[in-house]
Amino acid sequence: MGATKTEHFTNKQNSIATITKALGHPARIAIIEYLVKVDTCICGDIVNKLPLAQPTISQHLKELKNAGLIKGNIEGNTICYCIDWKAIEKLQNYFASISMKMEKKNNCC
Amino acid sequence: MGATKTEHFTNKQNSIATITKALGHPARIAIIEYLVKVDTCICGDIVNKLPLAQPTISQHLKELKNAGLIKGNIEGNTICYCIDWKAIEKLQNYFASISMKMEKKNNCC
DNA sequence: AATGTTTATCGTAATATTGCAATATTAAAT
DNA sequence: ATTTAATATTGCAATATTACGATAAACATT
Repeated sequence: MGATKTEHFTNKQNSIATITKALGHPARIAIIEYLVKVDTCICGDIVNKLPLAQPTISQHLKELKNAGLIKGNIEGNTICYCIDWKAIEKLQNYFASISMKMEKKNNCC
Repeated sequence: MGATKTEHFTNKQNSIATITKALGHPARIAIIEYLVKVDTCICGDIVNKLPLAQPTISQHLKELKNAGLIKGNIEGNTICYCIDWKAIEKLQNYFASISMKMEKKNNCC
């Protein structure tokens, strides 16, 4: 096997899993943190900041983009990446709603 | 390769990535949602609720446990799993701090 | 003690991910 | 038109993940 059985789960479950999966790698967390840190949307010096080869970074950026976590703007020669806050908000709302649901319940462990 | 280069990233980055990675599968999201939903900590009927074989569920539970997202209590024959809220809180705080940092910045995309 | 129930582990096949060298693509600068 | 710079894509090797049948382990029930 090896393939996730997405068809057995709800769209929302798959959608949250897609976002968290994209964040499930330290390099991609580091990219997100870098994009948060820099004031303007700087593009390819992510490659200089991270200890990974350029094709590897490019691939991680692609995955973040596919998951909707970042947006990319072509600016002449370079590409300006920045965080897409809708995805972050979606996650925040999701975890907040989970936490709220739990406050009314007993915790047995 | 295929092996993540964790040694190049900070402990915090690796720690967040470990949690998000564990959440990066719809079955594990479904397990978390089920544990949130049931009032008391019901154990192995997770297997009955999800469309996956028992060994597969057991494996997913192990991963959630390793990532610190759930706790398991042995109760005689059965095992009582429930959410470990420390991990969820950690994520919430992380995303909240990221969001706050961004409010002071320009968004160029 | 023998049987059933619940959960974990082992082994393994199918597939996905990670990482990078080599190369391609695109646009700017000369 | 060439060259340079920035980014993407391709191809591939190493490793990890996903899923499940078979089996084991632990306990409860009879």
